[in-house]
Amino acid sequence: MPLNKQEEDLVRKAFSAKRLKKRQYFLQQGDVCKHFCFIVSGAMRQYSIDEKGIEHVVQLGIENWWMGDRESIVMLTPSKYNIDAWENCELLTISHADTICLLDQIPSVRKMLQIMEERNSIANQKRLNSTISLAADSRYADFVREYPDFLQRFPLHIIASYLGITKETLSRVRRGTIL
Amino acid sequence: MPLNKQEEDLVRKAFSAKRLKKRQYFLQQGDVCKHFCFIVSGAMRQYSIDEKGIEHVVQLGIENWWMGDRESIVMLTPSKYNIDAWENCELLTISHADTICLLDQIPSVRKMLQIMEERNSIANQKRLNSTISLAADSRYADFVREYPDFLQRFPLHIIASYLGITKETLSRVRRGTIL
DNA sequence: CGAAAATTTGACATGACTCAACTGGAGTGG
DNA sequence: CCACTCCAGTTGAGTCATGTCAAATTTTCG
Repeated sequence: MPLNKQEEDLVRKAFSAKRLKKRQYFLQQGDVCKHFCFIVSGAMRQYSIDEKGIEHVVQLGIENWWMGDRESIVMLTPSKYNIDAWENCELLTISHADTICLLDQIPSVRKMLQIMEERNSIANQKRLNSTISLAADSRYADFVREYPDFLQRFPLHIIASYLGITKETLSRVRRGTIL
Repeated sequence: MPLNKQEEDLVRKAFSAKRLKKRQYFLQQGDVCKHFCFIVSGAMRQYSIDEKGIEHVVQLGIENWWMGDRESIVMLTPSKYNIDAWENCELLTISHADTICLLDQIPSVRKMLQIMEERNSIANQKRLNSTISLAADSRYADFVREYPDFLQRFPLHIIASYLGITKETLSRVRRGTIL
């Protein structure tokens, strides 16, 4: 990422460092999301809570991932999601306005964000396809192949929720074919 | 979209017009996707086919939507999907290279694509959340609210597939609460 | 050690799928 | 205009995958 002095300066000014302790919120349901964050270290989750109080994990992230609620930040609407730290986290946060600023002014940032977008969009498509096409066991197999790291960092009930199944079903799937 | 003469020229050169008759492929599973397309008129679907020969619709599009396999076009890998015309279509196609060219050279194109990206990413997130959190009936309700147009353009068995349920289940859901 | 969190297990309920049959258009061709 | 076929949609009966609930177990960590 070749940045000259002046560009580097702009980038530094746009980001703020932030720390979260385990279980602390980055975003709470009902609030408008003001910042995106880049995870320097730690692990986070984004989830909705339904009428029955059940959490549904829409996104997991660890080092080098970005987190934030696109819909809320762009539309300026209250978020339907919570984002919190699953491990203690070091974050770099940036507002939407500053993001646009950087995008407009620094070509290499633009390239980078574009690539991120692409990856994100590809990953979403895969997950969607897997969710509508496959049974629980194959979805878990896919997950293990795509994100082996996550297995080490998140407990199984969170992974189950990410896969759209219950922790009991995941437990049975892991044991071997359901009996 | 304010474009000067020269920019307009670049844009025109980048796109090619293309017509597809109903059922004709825009992309076939196994081929590398070379172009994205903008739907001027008509309706298209993108779907995978599993081992049992069942089609799983990952994307539907009508006028003013874009279609293409991001993963294949960016990674240059054979696509896992088919994209075909559900109605006769008029398309504008553009290669990845030309897209990047336009992005780099014309700020207003960049803005536009960026907004498209945002919308797409938001829509994906919603669909994903709906798919992992909700039962068939609520998912259908969501769909009707978000995409009433699609109901007019695609038969129910395609919508069922998009929702990740069978046509029989959709039929029962539409009838009223499952009996 | 003791409490809280994570995981597993079993019995049972149920939503969704499968399969096969049937209905009702919308063409198409004789 | 009718017979014929193709496609979309509906229905019913039986089955299966996954969810629910409650309890037992294991692990983690202060």
